[in-house]
Amino acid sequence: MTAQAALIEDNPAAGVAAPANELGGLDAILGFHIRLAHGAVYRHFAEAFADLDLTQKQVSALWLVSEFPGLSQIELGGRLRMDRATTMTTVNRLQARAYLRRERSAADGRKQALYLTAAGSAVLGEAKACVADHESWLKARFSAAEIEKLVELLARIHE
Amino acid sequence: MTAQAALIEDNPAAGVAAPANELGGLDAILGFHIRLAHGAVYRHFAEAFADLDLTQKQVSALWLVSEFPGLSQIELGGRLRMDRATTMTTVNRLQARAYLRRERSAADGRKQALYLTAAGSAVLGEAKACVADHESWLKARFSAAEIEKLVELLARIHE
DNA sequence: CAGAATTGTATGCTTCACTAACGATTTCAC
DNA sequence: GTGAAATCGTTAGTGAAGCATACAATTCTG
Repeated sequence: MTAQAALIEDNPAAGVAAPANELGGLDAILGFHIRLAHGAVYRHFAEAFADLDLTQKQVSALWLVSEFPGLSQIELGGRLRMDRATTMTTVNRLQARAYLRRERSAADGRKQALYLTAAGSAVLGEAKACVADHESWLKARFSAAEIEKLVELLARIHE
Repeated sequence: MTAQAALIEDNPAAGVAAPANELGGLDAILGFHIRLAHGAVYRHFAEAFADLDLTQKQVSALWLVSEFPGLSQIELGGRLRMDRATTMTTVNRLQARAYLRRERSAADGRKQALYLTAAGSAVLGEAKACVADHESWLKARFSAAEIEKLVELLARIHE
């Protein structure tokens, strides 16, 4: 074993001059930063919603159905970028907890129109307060202009 | 059912003036945009790596071990923001495919020093070419200055 | 040296995302 | 109109991720 290898093994970040940081060349990969940022946000969200026991996806679904009552599953999935199968399991879970109800669409018999229940409305109200806290935590590190810019850049990716 | 409700059911995006876009108030949530952007990147990555059958996490792990040979699992997990259990399963998978090998650290008997195998080096070489393509797809929508800014902003979230 | 901390390991649970198939319904083409 | 194609919901199965918990081995601390 070389002296450098021993150094690396003891403290991998030390003794290596070329990669300036502990991530090496990975630090230059934009996709990697998106991945890490998402993970950090995901974890904080999960923590913030431990009491309500809701995931990002579930809150998004409730929120969207609240703003667009009668939304079909396929529409919901499309806007949240989920396929039909994933949308199903999300709606199933929310329906099982009586936050959401399905209703066969009168206009199109293939579709299920989605509506919030009273319990769903109530929990969404609490959830929005938690989202506001979560967003405050997230946005605390940025100026208003930076937030606007960040949202605009991110939107270019997922649009 | 009101006339507006019928309209909504037929075409949920139409007939609703208040929310300017199809996401309603969700569009103002930064965390939501991070989530969608990550999803889009994740999907494109999976598609780009279908042949190599590698995930983001696996490529990141190979990459990091390549730059820091002898890295311990705990160090690998720490830099990739994974807990020990998750790191285990990732390393297990890569070891099962003979891309990675474990070696008990001489300096610290608790640690497993990680090294790439020849096969691991070879596949990482191919992977890096795919990553370059994937990054090109991702970065095509931004200027160089925007990319730099975006990375900096994202780093503030996960640091 | 004894107890505390660290690291790896094993097990189990949950969520997420996707594919493939099938039935019901609607829409399109002729 | 009628038959074919497309759309939507549903179910089942697969795999990756992430987390908590518990336990063993090793190292560190006092």
